[in-house]
Amino acid sequence: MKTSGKKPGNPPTIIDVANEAGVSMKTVSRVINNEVRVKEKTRERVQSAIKRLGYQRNVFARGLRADRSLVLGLLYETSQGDYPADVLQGALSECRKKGYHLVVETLHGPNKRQQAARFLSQTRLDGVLMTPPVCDNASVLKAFKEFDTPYVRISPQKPRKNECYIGIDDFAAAKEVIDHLIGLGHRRIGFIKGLDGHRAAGERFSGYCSALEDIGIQRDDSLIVSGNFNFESGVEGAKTLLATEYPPTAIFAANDAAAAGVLSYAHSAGVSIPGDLSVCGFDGGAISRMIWPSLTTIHQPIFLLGESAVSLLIDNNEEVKKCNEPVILPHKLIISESTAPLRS
Amino acid sequence: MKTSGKKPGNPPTIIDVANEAGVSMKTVSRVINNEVRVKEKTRERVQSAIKRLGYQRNVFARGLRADRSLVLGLLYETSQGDYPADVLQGALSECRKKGYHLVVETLHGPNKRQQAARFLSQTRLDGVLMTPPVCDNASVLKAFKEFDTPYVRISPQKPRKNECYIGIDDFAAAKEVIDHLIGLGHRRIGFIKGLDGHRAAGERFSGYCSALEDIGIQRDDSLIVSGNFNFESGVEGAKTLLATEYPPTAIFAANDAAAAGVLSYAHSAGVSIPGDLSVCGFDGGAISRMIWPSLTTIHQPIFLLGESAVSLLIDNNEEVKKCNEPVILPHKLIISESTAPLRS
DNA sequence: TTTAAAAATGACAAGGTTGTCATTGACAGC
DNA sequence: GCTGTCAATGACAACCTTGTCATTTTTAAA
Repeated sequence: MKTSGKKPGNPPTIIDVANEAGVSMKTVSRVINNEVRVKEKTRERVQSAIKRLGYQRNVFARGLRADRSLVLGLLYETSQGDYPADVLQGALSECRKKGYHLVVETLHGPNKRQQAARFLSQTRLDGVLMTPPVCDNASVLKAFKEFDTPYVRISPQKPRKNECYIGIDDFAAAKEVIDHLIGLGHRRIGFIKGLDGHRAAGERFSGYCSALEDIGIQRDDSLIVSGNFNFESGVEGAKTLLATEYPPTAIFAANDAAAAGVLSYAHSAGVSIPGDLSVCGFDGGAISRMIWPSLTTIHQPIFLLGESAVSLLIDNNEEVKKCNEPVILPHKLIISESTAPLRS
Repeated sequence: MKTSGKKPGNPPTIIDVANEAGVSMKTVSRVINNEVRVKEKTRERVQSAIKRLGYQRNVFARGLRADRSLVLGLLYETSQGDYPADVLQGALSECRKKGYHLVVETLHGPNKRQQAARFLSQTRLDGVLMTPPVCDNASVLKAFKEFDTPYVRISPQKPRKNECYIGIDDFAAAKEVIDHLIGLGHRRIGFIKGLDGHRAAGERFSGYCSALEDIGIQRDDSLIVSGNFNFESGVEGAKTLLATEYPPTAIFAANDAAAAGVLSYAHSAGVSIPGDLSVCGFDGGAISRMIWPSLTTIHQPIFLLGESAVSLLIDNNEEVKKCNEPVILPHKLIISESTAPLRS
């Protein structure tokens, strides 16, 4: 009358393993979960039984009892270009190393709060990564608080107290770009902004302004146009900037996609790159190498951001909730073919 | 002495709902699962109780009892470019509509069989989507059989009997590309191949050959170079093709990334596009619009492939296992700026 | 040796849901 | 009014694991 479950069709349970190893199921559980108080000999006996039977823990039962899923989530907004996809790769890599799995979900349209709540309640994740702009949506964050689900925000708009986030130093990176252009002799440098309200976009702009100020150049608003991180805004921006009375000799776009738009417009307008115009981007993704000429840009370690965010969630699960220091990862200026010394 | 669980801190259970609505928990279960035999009035009463309490079904308990997770998986190999990312978007979109969630996992390095088995056993998915080349890995597929997990392969190498797959008509699409070039007067058309052993790549090549044959042009092996779907292979391919004694007047690359490589090489070699050389790609993703000149290409409905694959898994779960007809989605020739009539 | 403390192990229940089977109620046909 | 049928609902167990607490074994100290 033992509940054995050892009917051949069904996968073996912890009870089968216990019988096989001659211990109680609780001891098997201890072995599975790497708990301490188990005699080495017993542990070996159980482990060999596990191997013999091909036992695999049932995630549902475990989740039900222990309320931990060993699954993380990645949450982002639809149509945000390559960025989330690259974060995903990094996150997956780290999840594999740590034995976790990853549920991906996108938010979309109105009612984000409700979507987030549904996501959390239906998946019971151990933690979630978010990219902008979702990670800046207060009502989404509120849903996380309600479900008490830890999260790490990647490059968020504003730090929130007692919350960990991860990113790069956008200000310094943008400054490096402009310093590079200044070093090439450029003085009239145009800027195509990123999304309004996007922290990183704002810092890149500040870096641009600051670098120019440092060499005593007044900010010239006719050299600054708005944008939204996409290709089309780069095309429009270039069109506007190149039509001014004293057009810039270099353009810095807030990301690679917009910079690609600048190149495209320049090509079609007969403006030679980098002969007539130097162009810089930001991100250093695949696109920056696939356009011609290849783009001088800042390489962001997006993959690494994903990896590190996962690592934070798993390893510092408790601390994540109350850590105040952001994790800042290194970036790198990639000098390529789209920038050249100013023609005299 | 009722087990109520209605301590304020804990989320409400099916029992709380049952008490609130004055029915048994089984009836609540029936309502949740949209079963038939429930009086309309009762159903409403239960639903309002659910809403009042903010009840959300516990996925672990459900999974444990019913052995269904309402979660699908997407499995692919690392570093396969944009393709899997686009499939992901489509899959996510459909999952949201159907109330499912999606676990993403990549396979990587040796031991794919074991990685797949671990994935399946640790997640108990209701179904999985796969893209090439994972979906052509026999030992991975064997793991799926073992776990009896339904799957849909997207554009796989070979059809397998009693298995559903989904894709586009690569042969016809490639033929359309070549017909377009022929219509522009081109006769010497180069081809840069995709990955060896990739069904779609092979069919694109066959389409190329067939279209030329149709107008009586002998296949010329000096116009055909190997490739592997990436940017670099496009650069190399173009270099080789343009260095021949009678270089082609048009080049068809097996995907957009390779075509981008062709453009890049051509630009740097001073070959004007499309003046001196027409170039076509295949995929129609974001990159085809971001390079200059924008690429004449075949638009593959990759997003739709993801959506449809999910829909197949959810709606035809039983039939997926024994359906023999592939699902073929429509493609579209996008004529853009990288092709022009042959200069006389 | 005896005793106390610590380590190792086990018995049992609980976690929330759904499947099985039983029960109740309503209604048609005679 | 009685019986048979079918629709609606409910009682209870089972799914598999882990937490709690009790019990047994081992080790160290007296």
